[in-house]
Amino acid sequence: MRTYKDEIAELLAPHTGLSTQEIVQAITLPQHIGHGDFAFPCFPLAKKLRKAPPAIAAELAGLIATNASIVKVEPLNGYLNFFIDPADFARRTLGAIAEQGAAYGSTTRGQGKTVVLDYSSPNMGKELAFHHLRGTMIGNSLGKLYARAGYKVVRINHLGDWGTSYGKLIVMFLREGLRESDLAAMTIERLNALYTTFANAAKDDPSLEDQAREAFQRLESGDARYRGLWQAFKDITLRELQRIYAFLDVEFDSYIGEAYFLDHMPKTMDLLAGKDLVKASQGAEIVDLAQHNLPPVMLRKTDGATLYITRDIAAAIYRKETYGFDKCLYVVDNGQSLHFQQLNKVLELAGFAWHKQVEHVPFGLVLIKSEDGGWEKGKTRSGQSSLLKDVIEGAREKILGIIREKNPEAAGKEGLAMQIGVGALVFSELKNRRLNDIRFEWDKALSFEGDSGPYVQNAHVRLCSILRKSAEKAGRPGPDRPAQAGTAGIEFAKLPEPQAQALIRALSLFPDKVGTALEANDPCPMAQYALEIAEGAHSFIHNCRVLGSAEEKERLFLIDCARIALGQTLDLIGVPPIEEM
RNA sequence: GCACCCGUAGCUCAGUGGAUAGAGCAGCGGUUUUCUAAACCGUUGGUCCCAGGUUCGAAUCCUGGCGGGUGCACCA
Repeated sequence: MRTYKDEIAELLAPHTGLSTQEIVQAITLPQHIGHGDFAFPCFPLAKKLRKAPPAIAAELAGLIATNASIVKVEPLNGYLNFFIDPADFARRTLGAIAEQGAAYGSTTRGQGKTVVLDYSSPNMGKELAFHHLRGTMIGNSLGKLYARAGYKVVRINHLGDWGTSYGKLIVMFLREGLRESDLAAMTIERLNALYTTFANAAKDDPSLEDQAREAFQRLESGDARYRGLWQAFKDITLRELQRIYAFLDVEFDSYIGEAYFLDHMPKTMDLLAGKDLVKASQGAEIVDLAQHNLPPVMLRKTDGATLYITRDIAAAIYRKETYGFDKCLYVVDNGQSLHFQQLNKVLELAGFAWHKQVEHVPFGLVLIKSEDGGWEKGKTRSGQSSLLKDVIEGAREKILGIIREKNPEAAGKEGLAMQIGVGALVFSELKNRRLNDIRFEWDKALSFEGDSGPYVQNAHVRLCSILRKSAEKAGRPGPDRPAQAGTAGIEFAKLPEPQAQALIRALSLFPDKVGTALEANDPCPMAQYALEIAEGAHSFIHNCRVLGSAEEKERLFLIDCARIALGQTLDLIGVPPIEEM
């Protein structure tokens, strides 16, 4: 589709000696309303033309012929500012939204390409902690953003389901006198508790650690009974995970965990040995990366067992073979950046040119208060963290109280409270750049004032409410959806108010924002954009009465387009676009 | 010692090569007989950590410091 930038570039190209592509790249948005709709900075031309930028801008302004869309060209401070006819801008922006509907902002940049996303990936037998929310929701949002750009998306939950920990679980399970017949009544809470019990018991009886290692060895060697217990523990974990993911509306295409790659270990080790990468060191087998200024990678322990990174190497190869990905992104906290540097280097040294497609998408740590009052990385292992389900429940409780107070008539308060609570938590995770560290405090996590999930949801609710009232007033069933009927009969010149214009401008940015978020592999720009639309919508609704006004038809059309764009934005970041609150 | 990340208003943060650096919270002052006030409008508040460099132009890129967080072989 031809954009205003394209049109401006065509007007400028003959006079600047630049290609239309270069000009489109250079065009920016003026910082101040009133300066125009688009700006072309003349500074880079100064050297070539040997003239001062303001003089170039003034000269170009005289050479550009305006037309029905581009109605004014004005030089200012070395910029050439372009003014678009407001009615034309509205027709084009709202027309695109009405036409594309839920697909607004879709592109074909990823057509025929596949992206594999690895995110959430908790450990089996443990409950999800609050800090798991961040990676889970960043990955969820990136999946939706890539899908909108035309990519085929494969969402993988790389469950941590292998390692000595599961030896501990089995040891404790049997030590507590539990048997297979007790598995049906087993819950994630009880599994989680077994870890804690183990840690405490091991302090008094160090031999337990050996027992755990031995149990894990039996597990690895395929002991039928132990494998049965392991599988049961995994099933219990998956049931609980899916219960929480359902609250968050998060889904995965694959729950293949680490254990799956056990069978791949011999051939992976052979492959690396074949490349002459494997070296014996202190009884273990390693890849020496000293030449690359990285610490060595341990592939196999003294006892012969493989490690996390060995299985990750196998998993990367498996993913390339299975999905033929063009990108493979690991949404994992920044604490593991060294691990991913090592993984990437080993893949490179093993001769896989596609190692460049493998990328760590790190996010900042969620820090919790330590006993001495400082801040430290939250650890599920030591049990020092708040459970995600408890935080969600806390948010839901709090919101429920607010709904009872503000909207006692609302139907389905319980469900709404959940959607608002989840929206608030998710929004606060995504509204900041992903690499920032976050300090978890109950009060702050449950504080939803200002630029928050409820603020953006409330804007969506108000838009929906007007469309609902419009239908009621006319005696039509259901909420009105005027955008579905197309632009016929809409007089776009009837939206001249600054609030309407500001909202339309905000709506026009949607496709660019999706691109920005994708380039950064960060949902943050999309969350910030939700605030922009919400602010525009709140302001328009506050200042321009819709129902009963002389411009009712046009204003309803704008309201519906704003509803579509905001609803899509919320969906892309994983905040429920609710219609009532 | 090495590596990754962060440093912008009193606090929490946007802005990541363009014009006079923006929000929310906190503070101060307003707005509702009318479509959800979980809203809107005004106002106070800045050495963009420091020093060099690149550039027509730097909060943004590079180098070096300072401060903070995290990680660095038998866990995942």
